Amino acid sequence: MPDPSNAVIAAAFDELGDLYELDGAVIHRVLAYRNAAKAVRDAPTSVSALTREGRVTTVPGIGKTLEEKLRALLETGTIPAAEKLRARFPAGLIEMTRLPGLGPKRARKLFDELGLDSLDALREAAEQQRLRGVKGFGPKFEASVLAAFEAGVAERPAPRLVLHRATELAEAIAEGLRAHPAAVRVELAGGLRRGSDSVKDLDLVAAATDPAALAGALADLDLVESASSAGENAARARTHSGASVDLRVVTPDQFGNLLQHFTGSRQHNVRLRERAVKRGLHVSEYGILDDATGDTLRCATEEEVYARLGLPWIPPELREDRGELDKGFVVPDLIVQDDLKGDLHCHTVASDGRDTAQEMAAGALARGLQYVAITDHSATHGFGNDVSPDALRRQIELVHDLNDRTDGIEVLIGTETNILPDGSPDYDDDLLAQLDWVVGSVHTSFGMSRAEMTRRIVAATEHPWIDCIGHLTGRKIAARAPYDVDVEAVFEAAARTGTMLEINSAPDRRDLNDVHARQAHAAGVRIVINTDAHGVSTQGIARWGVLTARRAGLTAADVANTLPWAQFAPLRKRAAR
DNA sequence: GCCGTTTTCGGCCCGACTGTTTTCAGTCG
Repeated sequence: MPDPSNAVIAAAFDELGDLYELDGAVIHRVLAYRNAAKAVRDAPTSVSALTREGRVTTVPGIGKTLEEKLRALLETGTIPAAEKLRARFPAGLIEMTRLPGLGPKRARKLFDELGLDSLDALREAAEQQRLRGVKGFGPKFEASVLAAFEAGVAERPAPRLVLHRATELAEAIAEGLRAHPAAVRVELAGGLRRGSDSVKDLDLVAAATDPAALAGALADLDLVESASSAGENAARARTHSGASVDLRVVTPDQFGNLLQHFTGSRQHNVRLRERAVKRGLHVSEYGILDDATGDTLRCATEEEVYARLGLPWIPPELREDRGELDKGFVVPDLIVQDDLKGDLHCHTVASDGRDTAQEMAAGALARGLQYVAITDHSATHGFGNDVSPDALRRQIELVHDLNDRTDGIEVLIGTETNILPDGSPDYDDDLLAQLDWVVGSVHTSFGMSRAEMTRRIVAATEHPWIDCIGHLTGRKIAARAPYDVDVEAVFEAAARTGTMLEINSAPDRRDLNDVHARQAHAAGVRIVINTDAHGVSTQGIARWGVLTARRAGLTAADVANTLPWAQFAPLRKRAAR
C-alpha cells in the first residue's frame, strides 16, 4: 500500500473536521483539523515521509493528537475516529450543508429530530412543511430550501470560473464603474487579485466620493443581468453569463482597509488579525482599532495597513497563510512577465497550432523574447496532424532555415513528444538527438495506477534526450482531475537527472500548480515557464504561468528561461552529452 | 486540537445578515 499523498491526508483531515463539527465539538477543535488540512495540502514535502521520520509535528498545526492519527492512517490505511463518526453520521448529512443557510448545527438538528439524512429527505420534508415543526425553523426556511433545489443546488455545486475568464469579465465591470463620476478607484479583489486557479465569484472594491451612488451604478452596466443592494455601500449582481459579482465601496480614506480585507485570503486575514490582537490592535475592513487609544486608524493604502501591523507589504499572490506572516519572512522579489527571455513550448500548423513557425517566431520576438522553441506534437499524438519522423526531419530543416533568416530571436527546433505508457518517447533517440530541445508530456492512458504513472514519468525523466516534462499532472482547472502520480517522486527524479519541469501557462492548466512549483523548486528542480501557445494570439498567456510562479514564491533567478539563450543552453540535459 | 514577545492553561479574527426570536445563535464571506 503506497503512502497517502498530501492531498489524500488533507482530505481526511477535512472530513474529520466536518464529522467532529456534526458531532458538536467545540468550533476551535474543528478549525484545528481544517487548519491542519490546509497546512498539509500546502506542505512543501511529503507529510507521510515526515510522519515516518517522526518530524511531522514540525508542520504548523499538527500536534501530538494529529500525529497519532497520521500514524494510524499510515499503518492501517484508515483513522479509527473517522470510522466511528462515519457510522453515526451518514454522508448525506454533510451534503445537506451545501444548502445556503443550513450549516452543521442546524443540519444536525434536522437529523436528530426528523431523521433527515440526505438531500432527498430534506426536500421531501420541506415539501410536506414538516421543517417548521422544529424549533428554530419556519416557513421561510422551507421556501428557501425548495428554492435552492429549484436552482439546482442538489445536482451540482456552484461552478467555479477559471481565472482568465473571470479576470476578463471583472476587468470589464471595473472599467464600467471607473467611468462613473463618483469613482475614485476600482480594483479587483479576492482570488482574482491573488491569482487563484479559479474563483467562485467576482469581488470588486472601490473608493468613491459618493459610495452609495457608485454601488448603485453596478446595476446599470450592460454586462449585468440583475442586481440587488447588499447594504448601503454595497451591491451584488449577476452577469448575463451567470457569474455573481460582489461590490463594496468606501470613501478614499478607508480604501486600503477595504482592499486588504477583500483580497484575503480568509486564512491570511485570520492569521494577520490574530497577530494584531497580540499587539492590542483589531483589524477589520473599516480600519485598525487600537485598544490603547480607542482610535480607529483608517488607511488609504494597503501599505499603511501592513505597516501599522509592523509588516512589509505582502504581494497578494503570497497571501495564502503559507508562512508569509511568520517572523523573519523576507518578501521575495517575485518574477514578472518581462523577466522571461524564452518560450520553450509552442505549436504550429505542423501539428494542431493555427500559425506557422515563422509567425510564431515573429510573435515571440514582438513580445520581447530572445528565443522560442517550436515543439509540435509527436507521431502518436492521436488528435490528427501528427508529425511523423519524416515530417519532423523536414521541420528541422525548415526551422534551421528560418533561424538563419531571422534576426533578433533564436528559433529552436524541438518537439513535444508523447511519453508512452512504458515511459519512452515516441521518436527514436537519433532523431531526438538532432533537436535543440525536447518536452515530454503524457497525453494518453490517463487511467493508469499511481505506481504505474509514477514509474512512467520517472522513466521519462531518466531518458537522455528528454529535457523537460510538460504539464506534469494533466489537470484541467474546473474540468478534469489530475492523473494520479506521485509528484514528489518525480521531483526527486527530475532533480537527480537534471530534467526541467514546466509551469504550463495555459490558463486552464497552470501545471505545475503553485504548490507543486514551490515543492519542485525546494527539491532542487529547474523550473521553466512555457506558454504551450497554439497561435500568435495566445502567446501572451505566459501571464498565467508567471502568476503561478509568483504564487509559488519564485523569483526570476528561480526560473531558468529568464536566462538569455547562451546561458540557458548549457543547462539542458543534452548539453552535457 | 494547537500553541506561547503577556500564557504549558486559556485563549484561539471580524462584521453583517437571516430568520426566528423576546435577545440571539447560526451562517456566511
